[in-house]
Amino acid sequence: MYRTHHCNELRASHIGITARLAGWVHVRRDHGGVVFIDLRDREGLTQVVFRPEENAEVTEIAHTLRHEDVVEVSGRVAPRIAGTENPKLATGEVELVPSSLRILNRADVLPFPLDSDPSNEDLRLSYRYFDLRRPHLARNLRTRHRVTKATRDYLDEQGFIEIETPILSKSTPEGARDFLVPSRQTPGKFYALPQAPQQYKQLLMVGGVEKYFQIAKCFRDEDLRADRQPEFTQIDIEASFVRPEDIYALVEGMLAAVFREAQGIEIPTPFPLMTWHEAMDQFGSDKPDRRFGMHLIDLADVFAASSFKMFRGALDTGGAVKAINAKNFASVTTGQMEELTTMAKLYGAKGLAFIKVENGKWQSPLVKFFTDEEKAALTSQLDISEGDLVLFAADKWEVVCEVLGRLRLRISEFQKLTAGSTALDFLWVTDFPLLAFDAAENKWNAVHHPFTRPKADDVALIDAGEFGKARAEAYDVVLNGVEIGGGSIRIHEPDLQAKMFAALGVSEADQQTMFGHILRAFRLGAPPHGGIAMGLDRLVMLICGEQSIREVMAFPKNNRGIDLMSQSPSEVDARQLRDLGMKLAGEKPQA
RNA sequence: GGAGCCUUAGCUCAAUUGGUUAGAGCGCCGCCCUGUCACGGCGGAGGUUGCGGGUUCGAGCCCCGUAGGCUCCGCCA
Repeated sequence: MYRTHHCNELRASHIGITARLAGWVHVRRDHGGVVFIDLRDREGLTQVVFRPEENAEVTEIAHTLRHEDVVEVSGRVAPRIAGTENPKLATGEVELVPSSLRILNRADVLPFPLDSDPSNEDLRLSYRYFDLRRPHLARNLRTRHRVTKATRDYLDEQGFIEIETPILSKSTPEGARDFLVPSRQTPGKFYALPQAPQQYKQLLMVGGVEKYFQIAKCFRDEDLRADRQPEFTQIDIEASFVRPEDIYALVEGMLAAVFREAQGIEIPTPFPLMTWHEAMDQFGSDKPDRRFGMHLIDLADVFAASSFKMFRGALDTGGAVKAINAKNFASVTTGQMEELTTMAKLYGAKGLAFIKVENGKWQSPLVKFFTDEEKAALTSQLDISEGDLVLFAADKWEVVCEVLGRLRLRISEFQKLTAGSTALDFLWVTDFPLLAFDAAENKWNAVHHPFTRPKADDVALIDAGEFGKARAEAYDVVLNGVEIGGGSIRIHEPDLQAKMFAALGVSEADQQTMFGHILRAFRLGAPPHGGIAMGLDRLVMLICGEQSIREVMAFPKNNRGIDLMSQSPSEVDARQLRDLGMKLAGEKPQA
């Protein structure tokens, strides 16, 4: 037995007993005679004191201890000398006076100190196993465990069963780029790693499972971000005979359980609902951050008869004129204003019109175009007062919303509007568009995925070829401006599914090759079903207050998909390639 | 594919307008130190300033290229 207690266990009540502890040498304070070490394990710290007069031999060895050596000590639990108790430590009333010291392993000089946050993330990632010792990361991993545990317990109580689905699965053309795995036994063919267990979970519904979930690893071969890794984890849920409100209630209950277990806080349910159109119209985002105002205000009424061509032109061609009021941001710097203008153009605006209110005056190149009535209407609708910065956009509705939505978020960063906020603002965004036209590919793509059910009222629009107007029976759950989950009610009828594939430009033959199994399944009594997938990494990231999902994953990859610790991906030897019937294409010829 | 920021000792950072031998704290090594808890004292080692080129009498600093890291856009059904 290495230990009888952990390092956050001994208290005054243990004084007099013999205890054995094991752990890492956190700090050593060597006074030449007496030697103190703070012994650390995952639970905490306990001070160990070596006294030459008590045990000269053991103290002699203690002089050689260094940071992060792994030791086992056994001895008497003693009260600290009066006046030397440490109120900062839970174990600060006592100390261990060892009669034996066993060095289990010595540590080399450390690559970086554990007691501060090194900013050098690639160094941390290279020594991830070492970085994980820091209480910060250890706490995140434990929180993640609490979240998955609470999820499993809750879904189990609700009658859901966890089912594993294949990792070696089939490539599909829709969606993200697949990671491919060459097949040795069928040369020239490939498995794909799942982007999500989407088809399997629907087939489980056809299989009569009715209530399925999985803490599922998913893989997408796309470029990375702070909140995107090539492999990540979803809480994947599917149920039969459900409507959206059944999914809402289930997820609200699940998140309530998660926040109760992981954070000890009660979140208000049910979450408010907002349609996609409302979200775009008021916040310029399909995942609105409602922790601050700065709403997009529609000014069509104000400028309906305006003499200002930019605004009138947009309105006359069926577009929109909107503005946001960045309260107290007339102090915007030139650099910030340039950045906002660049952003506005990047997202499709022709320019960025503004009003700065300083010293009681509207500083703006626009004012001369406005009538007194228009100024009065602006003042009241936008609640304009001294020190404000008002930004306008006039264009197609989609462009206006997108531009102002992006500016709104950037300004909130400039003004630190959500800094230090502990608000938890949940909402459902519903009624997403079913299809979106991709100009680059010159085709319609599914906004959610090709199995998403159109709203019953909108099936006729698909029949009429008005793809852009059809809405989906789809929903996202949003927390503080971050999409933490999304799902939909699915198509369960083969003819409707075929109609969707046709709209997506998938030929009859391709439908059979790529989706034949699911179309056949739908002909054998598929129940109505739907579900949702929650991004576990993002959820835990928000709960832990982190800016990156790397901080809540044990072994993340860097932003080029490289594991700096193990140096994967790596080359393989020729034999492995030969087994797979593969050859590297080699260097590209010079252009 | 594109944009921005960054790279100086093991770590965190400094180095005036381009100017002497590139410094500090922590860590490391040695010696001293019997009640500390960021223990303390004295001494020491440790640098191809990411790499390559250029400008200059002289480059950590300016210019070009390149590698790596981070963030963002595109992409992510």
